[in-house]
Amino acid sequence: MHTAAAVSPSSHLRTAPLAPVAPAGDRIAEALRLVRDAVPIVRRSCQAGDRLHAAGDPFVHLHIVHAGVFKVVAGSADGREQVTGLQFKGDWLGFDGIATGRHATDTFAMDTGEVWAVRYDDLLQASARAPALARLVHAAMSRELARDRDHLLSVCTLPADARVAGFLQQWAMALDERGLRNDQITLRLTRAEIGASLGMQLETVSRALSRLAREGLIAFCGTGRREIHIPDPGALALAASPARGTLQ
Amino acid sequence: MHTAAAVSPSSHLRTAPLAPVAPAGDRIAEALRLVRDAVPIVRRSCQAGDRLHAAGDPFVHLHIVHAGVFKVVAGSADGREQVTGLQFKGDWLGFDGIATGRHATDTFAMDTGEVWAVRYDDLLQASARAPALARLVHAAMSRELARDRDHLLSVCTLPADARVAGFLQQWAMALDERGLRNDQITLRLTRAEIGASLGMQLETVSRALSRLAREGLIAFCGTGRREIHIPDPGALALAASPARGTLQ
DNA sequence: CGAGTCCTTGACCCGCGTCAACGGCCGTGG
DNA sequence: CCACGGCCGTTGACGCGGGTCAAGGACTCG
Repeated sequence: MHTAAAVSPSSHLRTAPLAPVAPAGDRIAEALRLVRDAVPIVRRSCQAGDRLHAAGDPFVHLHIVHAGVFKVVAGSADGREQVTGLQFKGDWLGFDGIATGRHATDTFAMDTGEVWAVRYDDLLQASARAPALARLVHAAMSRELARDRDHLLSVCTLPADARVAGFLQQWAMALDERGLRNDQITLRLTRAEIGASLGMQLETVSRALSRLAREGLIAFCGTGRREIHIPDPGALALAASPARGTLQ
Repeated sequence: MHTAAAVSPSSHLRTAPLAPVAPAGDRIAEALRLVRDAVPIVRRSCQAGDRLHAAGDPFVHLHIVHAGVFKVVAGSADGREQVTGLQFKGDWLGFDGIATGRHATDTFAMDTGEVWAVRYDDLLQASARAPALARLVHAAMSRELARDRDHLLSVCTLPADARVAGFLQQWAMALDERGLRNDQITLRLTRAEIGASLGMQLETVSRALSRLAREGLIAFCGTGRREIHIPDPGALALAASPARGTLQ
């Protein structure tokens, strides 16, 4: 039996090594290079708070994050809002516009960063010539689909503390994949934004962070409460499961 | 008249008609035709309960639903499960496997139905030759992404009753798009499955349905409590917003 | 130094999860 | 034919997690 399927908090871990997939960092660099070589891109740099596009805008470009962090916000007619994802270097922005020809989300830069704009039509033509590029775009969309699913799973099945723990862990993992230090993260979001992303209120986020700190799973460092140190990633990952503490 | 489109809970609403998109029914028929003409497909028929693929299976084929309803289940190592979507005729299954080469979800037939299996490699090759096909696949993934986002938004921001109302409304809309009667739906899911899809417990689903029936927004017909009549789709759509009753 | 923004913590309460009892429908076997 | 058990749905009682409201502290920027 292949028990591999039995361990992970989510789909990433369940994909036991079949073909030895390239390390994520390499994957990202390679993807950026491939795109840059195959299609015309326009670099666009952003400041914290800049809106890359708004819901309802006509869809023309896709964007690839080259630096910085971007948040994707889904809104509804009656004013409800939900941060559906945070995108890091190598992630794409704007896929949601392909189907309807209009963007379905707002996306904002969380700090200074840079995106590469790609005309979708250009991308389509280039994909026809370069199968690797077509595959790459599919894989990026597929990864986003899988991530959204994991996100939904956490939101629906985990208590607040575990969701926050998972959020921190995934942020650290995203840094790690990109070759940055993964034991220390600087949140670029307010508690309210974290809450919007995890489906809870800012007070709950604050309380959850306090509890995690009290248990030693994270530590605040520096001034402000936005620098977070993760002494033991494994322990934090464990906290991102339901009913922690009951085992052993 | 197709008032159906006028009430959609979310992003659809905001995408005002730019180019007059083809009616969904036509879109689906056309998509099926295009795929069938461009790539080799294998028809596969399914019985209720059949598992099309399991999480961890190597990814080789995509499937297009040609008849029936299929549910997509995301699971995690610790046993949590979440129905992340229900797929109808014209919807695709298996996109989540592209990125990793393994499926990330289980998918099951809810009743007798038929899918068309397409080898992903074949699809890639065909897409390179036929831009329309490439566009179609992108659009299908994009639509799924948008749907997942809407789903997340409801789960995170709506109370139980509104979520159930939205669920019924979307089911009716899915039938409508496919040319079936949209005022009467036969649930092919148990209360527990509906709950798994909406992030709530079966008792809560049952209570929500009872409340909706008490308010006249739906009516049970026939024996069993699985046949549901929707006297006024507009009213039901209204119930799928937060704080209904407060307005007017 | 004051205003604004963000974070934290406490108190309260409600929606929904949980547990439990019960009724209807169905297939199986006496 | 009815008796029985299994599954599904409904409804009630109760408790808890987290939403809500409110007060106050910390940091930043003028």
